[in-house]
This record gives sequence, structure tokens and C-alpha cells, in this order.
Amino acid sequence: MTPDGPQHSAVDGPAAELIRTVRPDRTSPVPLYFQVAQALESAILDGRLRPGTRFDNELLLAEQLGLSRPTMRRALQHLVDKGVLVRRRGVGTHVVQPKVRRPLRLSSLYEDLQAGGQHPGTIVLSLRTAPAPDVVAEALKVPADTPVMTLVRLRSAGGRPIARMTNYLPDTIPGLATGLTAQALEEHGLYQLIRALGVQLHAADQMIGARSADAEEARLLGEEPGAALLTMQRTAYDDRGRAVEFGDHIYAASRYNFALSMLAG
Amino acid sequence: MTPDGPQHSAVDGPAAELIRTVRPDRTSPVPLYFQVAQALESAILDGRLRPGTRFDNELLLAEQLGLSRPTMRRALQHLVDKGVLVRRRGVGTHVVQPKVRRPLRLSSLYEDLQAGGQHPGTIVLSLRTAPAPDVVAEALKVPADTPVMTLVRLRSAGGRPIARMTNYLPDTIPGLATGLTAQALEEHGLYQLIRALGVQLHAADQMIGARSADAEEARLLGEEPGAALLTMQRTAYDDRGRAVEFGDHIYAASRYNFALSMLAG
DNA sequence: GTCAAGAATTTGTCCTTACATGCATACCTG
DNA sequence: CAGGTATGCATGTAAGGACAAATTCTTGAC
Repeated sequence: MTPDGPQHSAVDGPAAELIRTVRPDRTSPVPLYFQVAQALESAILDGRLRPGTRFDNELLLAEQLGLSRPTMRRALQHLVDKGVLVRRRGVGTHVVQPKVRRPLRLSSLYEDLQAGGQHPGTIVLSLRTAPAPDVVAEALKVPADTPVMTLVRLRSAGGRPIARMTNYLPDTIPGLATGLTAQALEEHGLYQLIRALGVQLHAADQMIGARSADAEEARLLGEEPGAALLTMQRTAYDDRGRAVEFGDHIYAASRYNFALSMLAG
Repeated sequence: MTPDGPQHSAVDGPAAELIRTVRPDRTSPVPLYFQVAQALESAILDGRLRPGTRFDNELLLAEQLGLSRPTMRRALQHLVDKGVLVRRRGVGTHVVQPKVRRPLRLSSLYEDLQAGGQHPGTIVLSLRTAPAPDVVAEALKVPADTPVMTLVRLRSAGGRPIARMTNYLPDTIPGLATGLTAQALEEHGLYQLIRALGVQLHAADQMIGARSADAEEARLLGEEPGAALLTMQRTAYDDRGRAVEFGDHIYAASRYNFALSMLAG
């Protein structure tokens, strides 16, 4: 029984060393548990803590960082919820393998394109107030034919069209339907602008399907008529359950996919 | 200042009454915070606690249920994470509106069909071990041409075909590639069987796209050649980051959509 | 009458302590 | 040598106390 020997199949020396370098700042307004969680997460993400590495137990970790166990636990739990760590009673805390960890959200078109090094472009085709079609009125839970802000954008990447996005915004939220300009929309994402108006997005329901393009859609997206399109309808809600936005989008399937990662549950 | 008057726009009388009926059982092996969370969630889901209802503050709640504040907090936090409650400092805890809360996961085909009252059917078209194609080998992270269990199923609902699902299972996990029989697969979902073999699913990466059906696919799914298909590729991982399964599926877009809900993040 | 400062309320963070439970190993026994 | 048992270890659950920060309501001043 060597005093410093590895247990199971993990290396614990480097982990312990690295963890001691974390220095929580008690004068900072950002919570201690979050500081620690972020420090550990970035160490894992950039490879300083390798997959399979076993952590010291919670009490040791807490002691080494000068924290209480509940605070240390909270930091670890945060990373477990994110899918970066796995803990098992009687066993310990381990870093999970690299391919498993990824954000648990539908990738946004805009961010996807940016990450891919493509230049996302936006052209506002239409921005006006019009009576809500039945489907839209139902999704937004407003009476039929209520006037709603109607927005149509053509989004492209690398000079080629990718998607036609149609959004409907009720004016139940003050300043939402107004205060959106074509220029702002061509420079920022819609959700970015909505958040900037002080609306707290909380949840969204989405439907993803497929169908064939009609003549006009094909022309707009630079596809053959009858080509396969990805379709997505999304309703977004705020804290109070009010529908904030309904979107009805089509994507050129030959040039776009939805990528999403999820944790078991 | 009436001693029992409503605050803000919420009704707190009924909420307080109902909450007092929760009786945590300390002899039960299920954690107290979880008992409380479940009791509250079911009360919300079946309408006994209506959307917008405001809860008493944490100390009062804890006292009324005979719990400590940390335990009560944990129960509430659990429901916040689920999207059922919203809390704001200085304001209080409120039940969110009904349409906002739904599970945060990609709906499984099987469950979707069951919920819709349709009779899901499964026919195993092929079940054999074969060398992994390049794409599959890469996804499962095994050397090219490694033998993998290859499974093709035709799934249907209401007597009509819905999807052709092709799955590849490596034998890196003991007993996984073996131990699957055609009969078992026609009666249970694949994931159900995998879990039954003791494999802990942890995360999955998915890609959703669309394309046109070729002649054989159209025939199999009862569609016209060239009809739009939804496509989905999924790689599932276990705790340790090992790829457990790779699936390559096509769906008749005229009869199937993916529905998914998510919380903001 | 309106606006600003202060008080009350409520959740957020953090600490200390204690005991329970599941898992893995080593040990002892048959 | 095999198999059940005992022991230690690491996480899981729970309590109780203290202070900080954000929001709302009230009160007071101009």
C-alpha cells in the first residue's frame, strides 16, 4: 500500500496538483462554487485534466481549496449536471471521456455558421404588421387575425442561401413588436435582440420535419423544385409562460443539418 | 394590511393549504427533498396548484413540512431545474404557466406512437454481424471493418410503415452485441434492452437532416420515389465515454416529425 | 403630487456538523 | 481455493445558523 499510489485505473497525482492551483476569490461577486466549477471545466476542456482522471474525495478537495464541503459539492454537482463529471458513491468522481460532453441544446443556426468559419449573412425580406394566420394565432395564444409583427429573413453562409426564416411576434410583451428594425436584424440574431429588450426566454417547443420544396422556395434557396427541405416550427416562451415568438422556418437540407447533444434522462 | 391578504398578483391561500397536506415520510428510503418535489410537481401537473400561484417563502414552507431550509430549498431547486417553478430573489417562488413545462428530451419514436394511441409495430429485417462501414467505424471509434452487430428494423404505426432504423452495436461492451434476439427486438425498444443488459446510457450526439427517398426506400416506406425523408444519425455513449450504439435512421416525413422541448440555456 | 431614500421581504451563498448508504476491497472461514 | 463477510471509503442526505444581495413596498422630502 504505497501512500501515493494510483487507485483503480486513474492517475490522481496530476489532478491533485492542478486542483491546488485553483484559487477562489472571495472578494469577487461570482459565487465560489461557480468559480471552482468553471476552473475545473476549463481544465478538463483544454486537456489539463484528462478523461478518466479521478478526483480526490470531496473533503480533501474542499480542504485544499479552503472551502466547505457543501460548496465543493455544489461545484462538482454543477459539472455532473453538465455531463463533464461522473460520480458514484463509494467509488469517486471521474472526468468523463471527451466525446460525451457537449452542450445540451439545439444549435442555433447563427452560432453554428460562425463556429464553422462561414460568414453568416442575413437579408430581411419583409418586416411588417399583419393579421396572424390561424396556425400562428393558435401557437401564440392570441385571437385569430390579431395583428402580429411578421418577419421574413433569408439567411446564407459562404454566399449561398441556407434558410428562409419566418417569425411572428405578438405585442403582448411591451416594446417587442416595435423596436425591431431591419438593420438591427441584419446584424444580430433575433433572440439576441429579444433578450436585449429585457425579455427572459425560458423554454421552447419545437417540431422538426421535412417536405419537398415548391417552385418559389426552390428558387429562393437555390435548389431544384422538389428538393428535400428541413422544416422547423418553434414557439418560445418567457418566465411567465407567455408566448414570445413563433417561428416557421425552412432549410436547404443539402447544406444544413441540426446537430444536438443530450444527456440521458 | 390584512393578515391574510394576497400579495402581488398571486393567490397564496390555496397554495399554503395544499402544501401543508404534504407529509414527508422519514422512514422511506426515497429522499425527503424528492418526496416533496414529487408531491408539489404532481399537484402542479394536475392543476391543484395553478399557474402563477405564489409559494410561501422557504422558511415558512420548511417549517410547515417539518424540514430544514436546505432540504426545502433542494426540493424547490429540483422543480426549478425541471422548468416547473421560477424563483427570483426578493420576489418569491411561482408556478410557471402550463405550456412551458415539458420534458427536455428528444421524444423516442416508440413512446411517441404509444402516447398517440397508435399501435407501434416492429419488424426485424436483418440481424447479423458484419464489418463496420467507415462512417460507422468512425462513429463507434473502432478500427475500420471491425465486425459489429448490424440491425435493421422497419417500424410502423397504425399498419403503415414509419421508419427504417439501422443500428450498429460494437462488442466492446460485454454481452451487448450478443444477447439481442429478433424476438426481443420486436417486443421491446432497443434502448430498453440495452439498459436491461446493465449498460448505463449517459449521453448522445444526434444529427437531423433531410433528403429524397430512392426507389427502394420509397417502396419500403410506402412513399413515392423522391419523397422527402427525415434522417437521423445518433451515437450513444455510456458513463465512461464508450460508444455504445450508432444508429442511422430514415423516417417518412409525411407521417412523422421530431418534437422536442428545451429550457433556455 | 412626484420622486428618492430606506425598510421589509425573499432568495442566494456559505459554513459546520452529523449520519446514512452503496461500492470495492481484503479478509477470514469453510 | 472459493465464497460469503467485514471493513473502509466516497458520496448522498439532512440540519441549523449566518450573512449578502436583489426586489418591492413604504415612507418621507421637496
